[in-house]
Amino acid sequence: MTDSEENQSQTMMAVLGLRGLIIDGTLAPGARVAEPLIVERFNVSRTPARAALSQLAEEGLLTRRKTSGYEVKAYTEKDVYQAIEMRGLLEGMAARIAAENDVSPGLLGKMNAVVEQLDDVVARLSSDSEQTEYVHLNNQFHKLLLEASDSDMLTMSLDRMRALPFGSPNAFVESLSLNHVAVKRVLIMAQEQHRAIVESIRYGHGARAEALAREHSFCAARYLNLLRAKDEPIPWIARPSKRA
Amino acid sequence: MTDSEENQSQTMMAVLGLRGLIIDGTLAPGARVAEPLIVERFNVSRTPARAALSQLAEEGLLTRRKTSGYEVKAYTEKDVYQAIEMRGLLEGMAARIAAENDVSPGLLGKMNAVVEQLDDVVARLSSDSEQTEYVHLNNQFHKLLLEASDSDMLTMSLDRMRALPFGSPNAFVESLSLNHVAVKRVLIMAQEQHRAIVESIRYGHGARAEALAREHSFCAARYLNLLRAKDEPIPWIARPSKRA
DNA sequence: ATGTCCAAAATCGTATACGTTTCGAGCTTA
DNA sequence: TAAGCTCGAAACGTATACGATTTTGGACAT
Repeated sequence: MTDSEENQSQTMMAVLGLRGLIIDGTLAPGARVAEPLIVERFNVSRTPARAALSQLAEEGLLTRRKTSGYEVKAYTEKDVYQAIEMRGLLEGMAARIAAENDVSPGLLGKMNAVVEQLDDVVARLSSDSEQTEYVHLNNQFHKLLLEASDSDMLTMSLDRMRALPFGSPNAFVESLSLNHVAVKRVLIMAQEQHRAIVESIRYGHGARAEALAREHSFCAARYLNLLRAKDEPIPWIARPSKRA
Repeated sequence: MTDSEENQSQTMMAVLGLRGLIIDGTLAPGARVAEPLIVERFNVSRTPARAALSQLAEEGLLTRRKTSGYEVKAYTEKDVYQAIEMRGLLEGMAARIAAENDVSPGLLGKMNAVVEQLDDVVARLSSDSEQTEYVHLNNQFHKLLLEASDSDMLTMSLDRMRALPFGSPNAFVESLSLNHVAVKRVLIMAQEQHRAIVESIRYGHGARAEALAREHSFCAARYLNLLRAKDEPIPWIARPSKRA
């Protein structure tokens, strides 16, 4: 949605390629990732390889090892749920600020338009193309919500959340069949929340907008639960969350 | 508090040096920062200079320019207030999680110890050394709160906030004379909140802990207001926040 | 079998060279 | 005067070399 086709620089190729390897599970959580690996896998020199490693470390896909080098970061389900909750906190704040500010009629109109288009898609829900359209519109909604808050700080933070493989509002819907009954229920609820959020913002009901947006984030958790029920392992989630 | 003396690598020297130049205002918001500047200022080669620029961009002190290069990021007061609010959201979540979990008696003991030491410092409050001790203990408190939440995701997010010059719990106290009456009032309130937060966590009162920690973050905003009243300009805050 | 130690191999931090892109001062032109 | 144009200088992306550090695998002792 945001990024069309990225720069064709060596660094970008390395970043995109490496990110792919991590997300599709070729590189398992905990696996060490060294510069030479990038160099030979993507035929780039060490300088862009190093840049790519550094960037993916910021994004949270890698962690710097104590002594030197990087490894694929292991996220637990607990991390995923907490990330979803954190996104809810931030989007809730965005919704409240939007409600408290005067959102331009133009922007409100755009939000309404997206909500109406989503109504359509959710009402149909069958083909695969519908799936990608849902994802796109949903992204659009969250982007507009952020825009309505007119907050650079929230934009920064939410952009960082979205960089994580489970940080996007669409994180787990993409892997589900939207025809399944249980999925449909969540989709319909999510859509009602979308509508209510816009309404709250329009009428300046900050507290309600905040509560709605905060709760809305847990849709992602529900999708994840449905995915878990299907026993489809997600490559970048490490099972056992030991500790305390 | 966390980092003793950083690695003596060229990259670190460049990062530390450049960060200093930005925070003390030598490089004003909006100023362009190019690699050669780092190279000559700190006598490092282009590779660490580039790494330093990249790192400070993640931290939020620089932004990448559209075409190429970096510039010092301009933050407005609005950004600062919203960052404080966001920190409150996250620390509130940390406090609630801590209250809901069973925090080990050892950790609770440490928190109590810090609170008692803070009692002492706040009761005295005169010399300069007291000032640095307050800052240190306050940091300690927030570090322990995060530890009590046992949340990697919150740790990640709050670490990023703290990297901003206004993201630390101590952000503006450091520049105020702790003897001023108005400052003292806030200090005393902050300290009562510290105590109440620990108490709420101990008794498992999640909602109260969350509300307290969230409100507690606004102490930073009060310090900032007091600083503004003194008309002491803060180098890295850009005055006019235009828009909408 | 298990743990320790060491040297070879791998990897990393840094400097630097080369070709390409971006920037900006001065010039032209309307 | 203001807008556009040109071209040299500055900055950038990338490749690569060199010494320093870290990792690894196996010899040796326990």
